[in-house]
Amino acid sequence: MNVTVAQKRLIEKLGVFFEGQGRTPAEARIIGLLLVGDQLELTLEEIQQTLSISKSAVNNAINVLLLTQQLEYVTKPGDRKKYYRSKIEQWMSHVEQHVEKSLEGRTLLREALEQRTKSTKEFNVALKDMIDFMEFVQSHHLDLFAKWKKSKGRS
Amino acid sequence: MNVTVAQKRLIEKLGVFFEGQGRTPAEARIIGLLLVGDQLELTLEEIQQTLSISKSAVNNAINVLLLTQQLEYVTKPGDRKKYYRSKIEQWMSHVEQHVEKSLEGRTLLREALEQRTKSTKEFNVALKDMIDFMEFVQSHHLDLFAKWKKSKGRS
DNA sequence: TACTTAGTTCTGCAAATTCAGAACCATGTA
DNA sequence: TACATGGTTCTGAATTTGCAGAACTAAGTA
Repeated sequence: MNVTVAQKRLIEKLGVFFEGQGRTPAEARIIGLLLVGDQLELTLEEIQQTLSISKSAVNNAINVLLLTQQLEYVTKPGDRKKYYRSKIEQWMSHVEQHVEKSLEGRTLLREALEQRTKSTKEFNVALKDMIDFMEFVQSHHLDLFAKWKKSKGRS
Repeated sequence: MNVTVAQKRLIEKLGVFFEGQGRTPAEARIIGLLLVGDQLELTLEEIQQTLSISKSAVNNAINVLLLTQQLEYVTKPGDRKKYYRSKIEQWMSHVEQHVEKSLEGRTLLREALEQRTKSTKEFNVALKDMIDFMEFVQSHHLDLFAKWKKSKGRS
């Protein structure tokens, strides 16, 4: 498997970004490689050699990414190797999930609001506002998602 | 500064959540304390004693949270102490930022798409779809934010 | 049977993170 | 001046994370 210098650079940039999203360096670079590389399907060994990561690290990362539905693999008849590829069609729902996750603390905040002393009125109102806002955004997200699917279906 | 057992429990739960959002344990618990506790304004010493965290850890955490606009402090005449409080009014824009951040990879993905071999048509279309979706969500976010501010202004 | 190959699991290390404790600074007070 | 207080900075220790390397398993092959 060959990647150009430019591709390597971009893989690293994507790597840093995905690390920021909570993935390990190895996971992040594997995602990057499968997004950038010319070949869509790569074996464990190819990934290992292209990225210079140990076999075990690649294996662990791959299995995490399989569990989280970011990768899938295909097989070929009479070939024991697995060919891993980015499950890119699923990424839309991933974006959704990720956005939703950034709003999931809502429930805890509501708990906090309920448990709070009632004597700090101004603060409690501000807190409630924040919770309402998160709810508002979340509810409109469902709409957005639906709208998108519709507009995609039409085009 | 006194907190009930129930409050302590909730602070820990919020702590775990905020850790998941990328904050350190100390930062996370300070945020929690200032959201849950009956007193809105606490000194470094009070925070330190209530949470059983060292002075230096509290100090570092506070300063990070001040920089990131999640805390502010007020002072009182003839009193050198700083009274820290949750800057809760700013949290709405924080939520916004957080959601936006989860979509900021869009630019990198576009770069990837442009740099990709053109021969993997299906994949490239799927990638473009994803980027378009992220753009779609992002653009509607501005609307959402505006709408919210308007509806809040009216009520 | 022994050998090969693809993938998995285990062990331990190296780096990074986070914090405690102590030393320290800055400002006010006796 | 010495002392007290609020806050800061530094150093090292304890955890945690992430991974390399080696041992291992499973399944096919000579």
